Amino acid sequence: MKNLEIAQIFREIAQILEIKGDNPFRIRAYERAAQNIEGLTEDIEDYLKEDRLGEIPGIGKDLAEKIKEFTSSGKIKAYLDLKKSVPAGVLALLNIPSVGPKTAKLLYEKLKIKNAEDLEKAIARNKLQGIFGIKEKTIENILKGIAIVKKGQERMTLAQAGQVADEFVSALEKLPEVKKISTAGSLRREKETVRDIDILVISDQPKKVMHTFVTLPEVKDILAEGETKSSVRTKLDVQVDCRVVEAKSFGAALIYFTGSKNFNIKLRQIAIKKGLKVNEYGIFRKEKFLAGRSEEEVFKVLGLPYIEPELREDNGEIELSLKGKLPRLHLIELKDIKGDLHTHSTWSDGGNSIKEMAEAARGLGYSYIAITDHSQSLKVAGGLTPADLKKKKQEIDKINKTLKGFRVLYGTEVDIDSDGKIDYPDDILKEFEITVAAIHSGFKQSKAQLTRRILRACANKYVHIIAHPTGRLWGTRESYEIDMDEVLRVARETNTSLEINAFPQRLDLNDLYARRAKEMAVKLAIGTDAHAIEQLKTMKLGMAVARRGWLSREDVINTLAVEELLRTIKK
DNA sequence: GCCGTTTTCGGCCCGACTGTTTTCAGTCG
Repeated sequence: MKNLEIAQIFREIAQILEIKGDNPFRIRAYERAAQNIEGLTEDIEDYLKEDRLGEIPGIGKDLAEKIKEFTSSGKIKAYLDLKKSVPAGVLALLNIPSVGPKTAKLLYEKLKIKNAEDLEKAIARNKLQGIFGIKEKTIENILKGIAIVKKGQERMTLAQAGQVADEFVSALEKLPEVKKISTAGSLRREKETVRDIDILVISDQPKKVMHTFVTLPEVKDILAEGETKSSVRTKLDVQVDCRVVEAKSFGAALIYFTGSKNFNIKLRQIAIKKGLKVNEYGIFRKEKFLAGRSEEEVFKVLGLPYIEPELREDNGEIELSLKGKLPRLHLIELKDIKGDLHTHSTWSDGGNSIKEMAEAARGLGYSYIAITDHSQSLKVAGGLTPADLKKKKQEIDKINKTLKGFRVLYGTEVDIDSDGKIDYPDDILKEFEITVAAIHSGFKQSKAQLTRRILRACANKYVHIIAHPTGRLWGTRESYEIDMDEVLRVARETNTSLEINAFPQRLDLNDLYARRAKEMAVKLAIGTDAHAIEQLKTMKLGMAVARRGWLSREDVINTLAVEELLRTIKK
């Protein structure tokens, strides 16, 4: 799959062109192409083979040629030539906050600064003084920016971002001046990682809100403080932006502030075609305010149905909704979930007993929970021997007699060994009501080997769900590579579900694969992999992935009532 | 560089904040 590689090259071309001061629309064309390629659920080489590159928005004749060139020769000549004109380090300067293409170009041309180290040295030697347009304050900002880059400022997980946002929201909503408040940005779109936190406030007294915002105890640095918009950096080095508007603009501002950027651009283009203008204050005909109080209102004037934040990526959703095809897509919601299909108890490496897990699950409104403790080969995680299993089964039977309207399912998370075999014999496997299978070792095998392992597991008639199918652990381990289309094809044939693992560092499958699975008519299971009752709540993160993957209730097996679930999963 | 029920050429989203300017370019989202 070369999608990400090609997207990266196009993005880099855009950056080089930016520094060279090329036509801004040409630059944007490359950026847009890069983004659209990243958002593809299919392998770009399949588009090429079937002569469908033109179907990808933003890919015209020229870029299609470049994609062909890369696919056949592994390089793009125009890109290599372009790269010679600007040293790689100069591109890296763009990562420094407050340094954009113009500044980078200036520094390179005037002072021969080729990377961040050069820049620091030049500042230390007072070389920047006297360059046109650069004075004390700019230098100070650049130094701050360098410090941030050095810290390795990365994107947060969705869960971390949620916590930071909660602190700010709960502090601000206490103010009597704050009439309404909402998070926005990629946090509201529930992206799996988030760069900064965006908060939107309705108030008649923006100055007061701004002042409170920038003086909250969490704040370390004020990056900008204006009448209606401010940015701060927290003590944990997270950037938080806050914007204040009037009530009549709340919907328009929420759309604008939620993004994505490309989604906003597309909306504004649609507005222009209708002789309208959209900005964060509302939707206008000439100077006349038409709407803005709610998002629904603004969409309506544009002739669009409401589009859920998770879909707003300009990834086909606008075109579909213009055709009226999106309304039929009812995104799955947390309340649709009837049970958790991947959990652990003290029988293996979990922190709570089966009874405690069951009661907590019932407290969340579920009607069942599968206790899927590890299998015998995973000794480090307290995998269960056949003798243990008997006792565990007895315990579950006993608990089920005491719980009304709730059921504990006898489950297991089995290991897929390096050949794709499962580590319990069939006569044991057939007893389980829910069998989740996963790869826990041998991640370094080839793509073909790893794919074959998963295919074999799917073919096992006792395996219901493949857990965390790509094995990634955010910040620790990259996904291993598998032939996903092949896995999806076999999963469908064998009636095997793929899991969206909701564990905060996993979120595996990711949103794009989830969407691809839906396209291929493969069923999904959202499981938390909870090792303690608290972790059952991470279902909402799995839900974020599912919604970004365009899933409806029908696509997810644990929206079914227990009898129907057990009927559906049998092979 | 892309794209077209207003166009195959001439458009391409829109505004806040900062710093260094004295009317605005650069950066950001």
